[in-house]
Amino acid sequence: MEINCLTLKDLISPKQARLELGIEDGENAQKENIFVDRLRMAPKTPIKNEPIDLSKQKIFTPERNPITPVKLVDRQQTEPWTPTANLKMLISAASPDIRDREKKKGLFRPIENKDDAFTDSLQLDVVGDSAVDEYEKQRPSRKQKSLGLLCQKFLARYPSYPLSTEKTTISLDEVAVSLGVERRRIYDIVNVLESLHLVSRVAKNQYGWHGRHSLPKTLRALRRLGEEQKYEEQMAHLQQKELDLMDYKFGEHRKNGYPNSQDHQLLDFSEPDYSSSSANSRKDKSLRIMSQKFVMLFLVSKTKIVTLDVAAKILIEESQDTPDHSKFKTKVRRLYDIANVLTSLALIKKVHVTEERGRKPAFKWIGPVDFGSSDDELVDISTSVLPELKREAYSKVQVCAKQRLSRYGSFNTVQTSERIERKVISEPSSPYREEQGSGGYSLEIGSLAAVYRQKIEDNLQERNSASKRVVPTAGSSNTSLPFDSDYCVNPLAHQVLSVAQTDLPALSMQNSLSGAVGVSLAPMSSDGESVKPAMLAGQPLMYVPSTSLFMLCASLREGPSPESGLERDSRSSEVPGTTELPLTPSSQKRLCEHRKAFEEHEPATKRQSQDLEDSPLSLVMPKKPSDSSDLASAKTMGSRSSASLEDIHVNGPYPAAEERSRNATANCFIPSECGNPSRNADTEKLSRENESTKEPSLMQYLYVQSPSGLNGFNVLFSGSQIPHTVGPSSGQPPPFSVPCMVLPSPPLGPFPVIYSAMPGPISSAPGTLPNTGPVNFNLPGLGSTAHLLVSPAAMINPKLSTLHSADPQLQGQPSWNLSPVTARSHNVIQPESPVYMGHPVSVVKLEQSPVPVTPKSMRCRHRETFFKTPGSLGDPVLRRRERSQSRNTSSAQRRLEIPSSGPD
DNA sequence: CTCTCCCGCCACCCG
DNA sequence: CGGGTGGCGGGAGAG
Repeated sequence: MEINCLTLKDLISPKQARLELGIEDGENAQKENIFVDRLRMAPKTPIKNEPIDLSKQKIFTPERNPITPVKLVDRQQTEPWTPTANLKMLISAASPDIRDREKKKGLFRPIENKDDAFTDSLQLDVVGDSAVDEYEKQRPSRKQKSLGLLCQKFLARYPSYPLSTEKTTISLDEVAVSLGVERRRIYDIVNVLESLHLVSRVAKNQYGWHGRHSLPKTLRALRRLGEEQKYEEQMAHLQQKELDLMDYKFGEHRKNGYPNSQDHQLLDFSEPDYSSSSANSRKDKSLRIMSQKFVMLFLVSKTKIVTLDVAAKILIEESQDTPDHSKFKTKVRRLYDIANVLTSLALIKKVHVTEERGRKPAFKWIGPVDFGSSDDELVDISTSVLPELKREAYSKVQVCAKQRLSRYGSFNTVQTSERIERKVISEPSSPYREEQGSGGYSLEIGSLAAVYRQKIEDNLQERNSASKRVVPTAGSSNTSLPFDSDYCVNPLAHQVLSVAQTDLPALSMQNSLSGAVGVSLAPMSSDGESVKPAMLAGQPLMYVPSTSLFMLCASLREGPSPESGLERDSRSSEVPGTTELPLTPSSQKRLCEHRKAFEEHEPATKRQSQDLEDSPLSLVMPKKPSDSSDLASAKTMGSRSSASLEDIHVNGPYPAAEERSRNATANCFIPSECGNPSRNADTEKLSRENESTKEPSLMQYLYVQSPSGLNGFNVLFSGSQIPHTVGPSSGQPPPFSVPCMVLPSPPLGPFPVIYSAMPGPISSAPGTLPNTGPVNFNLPGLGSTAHLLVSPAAMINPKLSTLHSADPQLQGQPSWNLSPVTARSHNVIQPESPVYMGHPVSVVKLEQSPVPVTPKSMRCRHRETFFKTPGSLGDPVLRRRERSQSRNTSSAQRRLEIPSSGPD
């Protein structure tokens, strides 16, 4: 009926039309960035007097008020396309002028001075055409219209790590309107995202948002493909040739034996996930393929730097196009498009490779690199159940764990990249540069690595932290890749965090952990380019498990997890290995079936579940240092750890029924989403069984290294304590208490222990604790690498443990109860977007005992070393509260409101 | 000048 | 056959 209001006059007069639109559907107008003219509103349409909140409209911009995906979904589902929106489209179609203005306003208003927005509009209406000139003057720069910026806005709309239960649908139309661009641009973005499996096409005009869960897996697969394609060789070859674009002649770069006929294989890589839309022609996927190949180049490159011309040449050669200059130009254009999106994803960044002939545009990979190598040690650890692999991996991690433990005061990761690297690249004396002119990147790797290493060492030296990160990552076991192993070992401290934990399932752990862990996060400026949250000494907060931990749980429970598309089948056939798992055949079968069903019918969901399974993490469960090489013990540990984790998971503080209901809404930590109630029974039973077989003397640690999950937070869990928490397995699962220590991030200097201790539940009868709610851990925004050591207080520091247990305050509040809903409701900031300097952090305040829970000396010292927080030396409780308070007022961080009183 | 890459035409493809 | 997709390259802003 509103359509009837549309008259020819309206079509002629853009402003009028806009007015009508805005008034008719203020909310929609807001959503779609339609600006409403206040002046004209009243007389024109008395129909609806609802005041239009202009401020609301202004904050539409994702930078300031990201749309919550949930609402988005709801909206889309309930009212996919409002009449008003239709009307708008109609008008736009009728009048290009209108469309133009609408578009420009919609897209650029947020960028422009927001205070001027309204004024501008008024001027536009009042002054008329002159306003158009005005607009022309203020026309946004090219940069403001860039695909990268658009992509950021796009990404800001969706959570980086959506819950598995949350299926976000992307309507291209809506997004295009919302972002004020034509759909064509959205295609560009979506295609690249799709190539990385961040989205997938579900229907016409509809995409499903998956988030970054599967990114590690995708990258792993791409790297493998890239290796198969011998991209590294190709790059090296090309780089040895004349690189000057002007002199470039295609024929001379042709090489024999290049597997340039493998394009279809690349497609196959995506095939499993594109089952619903894989009927596209090769051509259709060109941009996707280009994107994947482009990423591959980075992944196989030791320098992680790819110049555009090299990439373009390789792509042209592979595509077997008629090589000519225009093709080259076109390829480069497309590469820029892709690069823009990848940059928005914080996977790459622009750099320049300086050559004798000048600078050469290039991009450097800043995304995760230790998601697993092709030989996949990490993957095997987390996803395979082969005892041998486990044993091997465990042994390695044990070593590093021991090393860490022996000097946890100076735990460190290799100083991460950005600063050092940029220096190197820009330095005239950089080997990179020197070698560049004389023969190709491959030649300088050794020296470059040496430089990096040296710089790293220097840096570490300066910080009194001499130890390198010894966690076995994918590269670290590969001695032939010193660069990777030594330098890229820690991909976590990107200048723009690529692994912000929007949704780091706060919920994940809530069923699992209820403990008081002293970890707090504070934004810490770093490099001037981003704010990296860092740990604050002496800030008693809670940590935090991440998806990774649950991935671990999932992996262990599920047994062989599907690998990336190509090898999923073979992997999942490794059933024999699963005998180590405390899984009943039935539950296992269910899991498999469920997964299968998902893969067949719910590609989107499937992907998420796979993400969980494939997330990189390493695991260490040393029974005893001396037993590290014992296969049998390793097996036992593996089994037991699985059991423990299972216990954690299943026997959360919730009654089974409640847990199930929770699972229904937020079971992100159950990869296969087996909501089957009997599953709980099974696993519970298993837990009990395992519990009975546990040897109390065993000391276990779970070392969880999780780039994507914890963003550098490395967790060392004590496994031995877990069984004890499993009380008299009644219907009331006891709370899981996790004392832990947080180990410092290297850039921050030696940081001993941010302590945490969960006193009561461990020793006392869990069931007796009143209201032992779950703790909603969320550690989304830990930008800087840090290590979280979760271990039985008694083992790590018996003294402390005792202290804590004796602390009535602490004892009084072992846990907090945070509902997933709460977590979600706070999850409105999209940390992925570089726009947000802060990263969502869920901070759980812990009533701090006046008695220091960590060794005073250490705490004080490191507090100084770290942050020099003025108040850090004052009253711990007050200070902490204040700090927490101030953090809470910061819009940059997402946090959970937790009743400070705890369970009463 | 080169680097970037926006823009939108128009061909392809699918339902 | 109409609309969704997206390849493609002209051309202009940015540096």
